[in-house]
Amino acid sequence: MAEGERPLRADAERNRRALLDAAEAAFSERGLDVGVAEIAQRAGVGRGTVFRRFPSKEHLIAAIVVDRMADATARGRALLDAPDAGEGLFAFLSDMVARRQSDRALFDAIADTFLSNTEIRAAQAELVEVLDALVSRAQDSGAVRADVGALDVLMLIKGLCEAIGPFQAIDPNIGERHLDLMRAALSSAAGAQPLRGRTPTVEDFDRAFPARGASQPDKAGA
Amino acid sequence: MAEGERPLRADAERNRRALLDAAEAAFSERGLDVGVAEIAQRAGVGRGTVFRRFPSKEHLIAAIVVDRMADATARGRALLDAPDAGEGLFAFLSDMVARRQSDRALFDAIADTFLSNTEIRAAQAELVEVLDALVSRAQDSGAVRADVGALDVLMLIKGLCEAIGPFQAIDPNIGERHLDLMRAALSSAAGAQPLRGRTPTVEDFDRAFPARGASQPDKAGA
DNA sequence: ACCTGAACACCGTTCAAGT
DNA sequence: ACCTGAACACCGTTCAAGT
Repeated sequence: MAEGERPLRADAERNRRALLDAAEAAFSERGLDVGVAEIAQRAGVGRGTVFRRFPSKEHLIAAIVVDRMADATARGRALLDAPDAGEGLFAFLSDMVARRQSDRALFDAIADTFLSNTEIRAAQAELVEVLDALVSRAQDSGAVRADVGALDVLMLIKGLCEAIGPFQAIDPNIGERHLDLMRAALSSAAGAQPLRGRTPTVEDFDRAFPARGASQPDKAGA
Repeated sequence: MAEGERPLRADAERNRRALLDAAEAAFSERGLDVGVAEIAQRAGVGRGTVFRRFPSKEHLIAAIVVDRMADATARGRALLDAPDAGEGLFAFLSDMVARRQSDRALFDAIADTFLSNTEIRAAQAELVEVLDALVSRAQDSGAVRADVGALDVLMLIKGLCEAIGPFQAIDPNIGERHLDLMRAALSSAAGAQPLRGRTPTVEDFDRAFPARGASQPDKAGA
């Protein structure tokens, strides 16, 4: 939506990149509660510049998270061509868990409150679209039970990532172990006894995480 | 371990209770980031009194969480007598998810960092003990696959609780829906294809969440 | 012993002054 | 346009003075 934006001045663009890089490095090393002062210093800019380039610390985090989600979405899209539809879906899930290991802090950001961020929501919508295609394809091939939806699966991934938590650092195999459990839950064999309730919709999601506004460029298009 | 402590003076004990009650109410209503100033006010004490009764805000939260976990543990212990071992285990899991709905804030506290709290860890150890008995019993009866451990199941519960998140307020059935998925993952039928890796141990857990010390009464016993 | 509120430290955010 | 650091607001925590 925010496509028509005049490019930043050269130094501003350079600062933006430096801040993103510094923030990403700092967050990966020490978690999301590193101060903006340190990030600014690592980026070689003044403290005020952080808030000139990003409306808030949360938006700075969101910008990085959005990048990460776009990566995952691209990976999922590529897997739509996998010869075995079921394996395509599970390769995607496995990939998500692996990504989490490399930067836990960023994944933590997706939990709860950050989902209300407009930009993150847009990125997530694309990811859900691809996930939906992967799931449908796996269901058509008979590998996955018919009564789950893409948002069920997304919730399972989120749960898995949260569940293994710091454990992943102790036992690198814990991820694949719980992926096996997830596989069992999703298998068409397990579909013999159907799930209660109904699969969540994106509308449900919108109600659960009411948007909180982001960097809307003022009012109307310039 | 901290059994031999002389009782507090009457007013101190009264303040302690008032603070716990006020904190519990405030946390339930508005989440864990209500200020200690407000909690003190609701309890009718000065701001400094909070830190006289509890070493930090985190300890105040921990005291409430420990109570909650003890409740859950008691419930689990009662279910060890359930006629059907499998249903006993699943009733316990269902109960945990229901508890979460009533006070989400407290459950969020169990995630990540708070697990390093010594008192919470002790309470959790008891819960794991009971959960282990429930799981073993369900395995002996043939209802649950043999290759999962109590800590696998604990991680699944945690993941489920985190995954459904605020969704639970939108769709009250989402909990049982995902409990059904969990049931499928744990069923002995799913055990046909065994899990990779090994079940986590409490020692693994200790390494993943190094204890960070709590209200140890100074150095030695008085 | 315990209570209290003023004072401190810390961190996200704003803004007037500078280029 | 953009950059900067001093100043502000907020919140957890400490502590000297009071009972």
